[in-house]
Amino acid sequence: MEPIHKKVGKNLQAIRKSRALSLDNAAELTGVSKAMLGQIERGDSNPTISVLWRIVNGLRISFTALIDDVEPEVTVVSPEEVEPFMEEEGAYRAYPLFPYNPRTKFESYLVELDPGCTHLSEGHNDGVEEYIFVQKGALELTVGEETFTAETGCSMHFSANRTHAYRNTGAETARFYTVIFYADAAARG
Amino acid sequence: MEPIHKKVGKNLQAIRKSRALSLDNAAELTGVSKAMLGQIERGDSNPTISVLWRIVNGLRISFTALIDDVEPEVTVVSPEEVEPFMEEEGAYRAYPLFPYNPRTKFESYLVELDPGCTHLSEGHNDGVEEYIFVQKGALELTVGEETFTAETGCSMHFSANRTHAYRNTGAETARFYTVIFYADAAARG
DNA sequence: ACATTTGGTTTATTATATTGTACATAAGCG
DNA sequence: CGCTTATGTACAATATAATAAACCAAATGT
Repeated sequence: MEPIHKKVGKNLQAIRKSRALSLDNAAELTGVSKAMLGQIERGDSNPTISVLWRIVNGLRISFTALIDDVEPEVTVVSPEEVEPFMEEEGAYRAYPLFPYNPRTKFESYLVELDPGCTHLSEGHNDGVEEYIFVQKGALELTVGEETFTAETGCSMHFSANRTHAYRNTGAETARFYTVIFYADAAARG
Repeated sequence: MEPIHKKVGKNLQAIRKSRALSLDNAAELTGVSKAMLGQIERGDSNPTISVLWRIVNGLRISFTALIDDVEPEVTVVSPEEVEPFMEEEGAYRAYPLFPYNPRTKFESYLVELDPGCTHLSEGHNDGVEEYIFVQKGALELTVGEETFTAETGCSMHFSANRTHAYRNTGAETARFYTVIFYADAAARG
């Protein structure tokens, strides 16, 4: 397990070289001395948050680009592989499609809600956002004191830190995809 | 515009207090001295990446929890609001649902592909991942030299840094949601 | 009421982050 | 090939990060 400051150094050097920038160029772009950038890349020094901030802003990268690892692949999930979680006596069925991924920080489900069914969700922690893509049916979303409607083809996005409820207001089973984003591990609980 | 080390300090203090932790407790959890945590929270000192690492690991939070801002709301997007991008002479139609969000780092579309249509996508930059939720139809995905099939109800996830193509192998229009995650701004281009 | 603990801040010390400058080597050009 | 420029590293000086210990006020326990 590599110390974080060495990983940062490697990532920084990889990014700089992928852009064919010299240390001089990078120093100009970032306002961090050439000598310091060299030390960081060699893992010889442990930069402060302010220096890193100047680097990410100067190079226009994200902070995570400096601290993350990598990994690829194609994954296919077919319906038969997935067992739903059921609530509301089976009238609410959530099929997990992709589990939480620390890299992207979200997980996804296909949800089915029978006619007239309401599913209540206690507010998640702060930093949780939900995206809803209504595939079929008529849905009513209540967040706090407010109510929103969405039908086939509609999409919704909201911060999920308050109690919210989904309700099927139509005559047929409603079906929607939900992508849940967690800003951090604490948000996920 | 607040210096990053002061923002980090405020975020750290907010998180610590939300968990009813004293500086002593936090020092134990993180292995960073109580005095240093206090300095960081007051914005009196500029922590190095290694100290931040110990903090995020000790408190089990993400780096972004320390550097990000906040914001809420519910957004509903209905089909009439969305104009599709068209390619392949109209046989490929991409309806943008939610634009790229710097916070979650992804954007989402509803894509329609007419029967027999193939849509080629040049590889995105490294750090781009795609999630596909097939709403309807028979889809064939080719990534590099490999081919994968997915039909109604299937989902797919892959790293999108190589040339990839979608093809509708069925008799009806295929329809799928796609969530595109970008690890950083450079990945997005 | 008094003693002890808790929680955050201050102080003094040591280690190291950060810079400007010098240096050695490689690359580019005529 | 020789000369100039570019590039990354080393060095020395200065500022500051990070700690252990001490301090002080408030909270808690007996």
